[in-house]
Amino acid sequence: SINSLRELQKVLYEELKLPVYRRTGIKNEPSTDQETLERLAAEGHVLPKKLIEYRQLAKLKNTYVDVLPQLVHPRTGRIHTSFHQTATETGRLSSSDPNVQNIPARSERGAQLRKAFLPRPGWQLISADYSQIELRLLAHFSGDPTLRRAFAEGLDVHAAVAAEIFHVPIDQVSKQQRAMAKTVNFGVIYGMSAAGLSNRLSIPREQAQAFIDAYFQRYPRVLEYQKRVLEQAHTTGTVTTLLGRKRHFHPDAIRPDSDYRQRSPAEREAINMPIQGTAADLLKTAMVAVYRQLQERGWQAKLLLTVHDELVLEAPPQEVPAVAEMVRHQMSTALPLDVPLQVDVAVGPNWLDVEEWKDGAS
DNA sequence: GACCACGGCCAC
DNA sequence: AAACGTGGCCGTGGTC
Repeated sequence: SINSLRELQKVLYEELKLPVYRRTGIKNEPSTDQETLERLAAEGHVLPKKLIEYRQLAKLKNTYVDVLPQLVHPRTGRIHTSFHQTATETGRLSSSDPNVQNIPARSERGAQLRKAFLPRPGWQLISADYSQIELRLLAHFSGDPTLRRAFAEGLDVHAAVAAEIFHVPIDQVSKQQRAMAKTVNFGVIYGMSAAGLSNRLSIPREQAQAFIDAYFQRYPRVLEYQKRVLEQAHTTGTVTTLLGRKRHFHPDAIRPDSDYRQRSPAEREAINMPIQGTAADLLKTAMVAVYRQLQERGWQAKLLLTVHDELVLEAPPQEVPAVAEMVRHQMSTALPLDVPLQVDVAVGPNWLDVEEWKDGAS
C-alpha cells in the first residue's frame, strides 16, 4: 500500500537505495516525511515528487473532504465542534470532533476548503485576528525598548529585527534577511536552541549560534526576561501567564543540573508558556467581552469559532459595520498592555473570501 | 468493535 | 543525533 510507511521505506531506501537524510524519532527508521521527500525530489528523483503531491491530496480528502460533510447536523444543517477548556498545558482551547482549529489555510489547494464554511443564508462572516500577538507579548513582558519601539511605530517587525541583526537600514533588508529574521522571531518565542535554528534554516550550527548571539545583543532585555522565566521555573516549579494561569513542571525536568535531554525541552516549554498562555488569556477575555456586547446591544450576530488568535462571527448585513468595529475594539483593549495591539478584521461570504474591513474609528 | 503506538501532517 | 512551542486526526499495523 502506498499508505504504508513501512512499505514505502523499503521501496525508497532498499529497492531504490536513496540516501537516508533523516530518521524517525522513536524507532529510528529512515524517514519519509515531507522535508526528506523534498530534498530527494530536489536531487531529481521522480517518485518523491509524486509522493508529496499524493500525500497532500490524500490528507485533504481523508481528513476534510470525506469527513466534514458527514458531520453536518440533520436539524441545524451545520457542523458542531466540541471546544475543550482544560485540554492544553498553556490555557489555549482545543477543538475536536471535528477539530475546526486546523482547517487548511496555507496551501492554495487546501484553503479552497474554507469556501465551504458559510454564515447562515444572507448573512456575512466576520473574522478578526490579532496581528503578531506573540511577538507583541514578548515586547510587553521583556520591556525591550527596541522591540517595543518597532510595534509602537507600526514597523514590519520581521524587517525591523532583520535590520538589527544584520546591521542594515530597514529599507535595505533583503527578502532572505527578512525570512531568516522571521524564523529567528519564531525561535525566540519557542525557546530556540542553536541546533533547532540550524535545522530550520539549514545552516551550520555555528552560524545559527551567531544569529542567536546577534539577536540577543540587539535585544538584551529579551534575554534577561527569558532568564527570569527560567529562574521562576527553577525556584517555584511553575511559570505563569499575565492573568496568573500556572503551568507546573516535573521537579526532575526543570532542575538546573538535570540531564539536558530532560531539561532542554522543559526549559523551552517554560519559555513559551507565558507567551502562548497570555495570548490565550487575551483571546478568552476578548471573547467574553464580545459576547456581552452582543447581548447588551441586542444584536443578532453570533460568535461561531475561536482559533487561538482569531474570532469568527456571523452577522446580518445591517449589523456588519457595527459588529466589525465592536469586535476590533474589544479585542484591541481586552487587557491593558505596554504595546499596541493590532486586530485585522475581514468580512465576506465565506471563510476564504473575506476581505479586509476598514472602519471609521481606526 | 475499541484501543494503542507510530509516523506523518493540518492549524496557530 | 537532534523538535524551537500548542493541539487533533489520518492510515497502518497491532492487540484485546
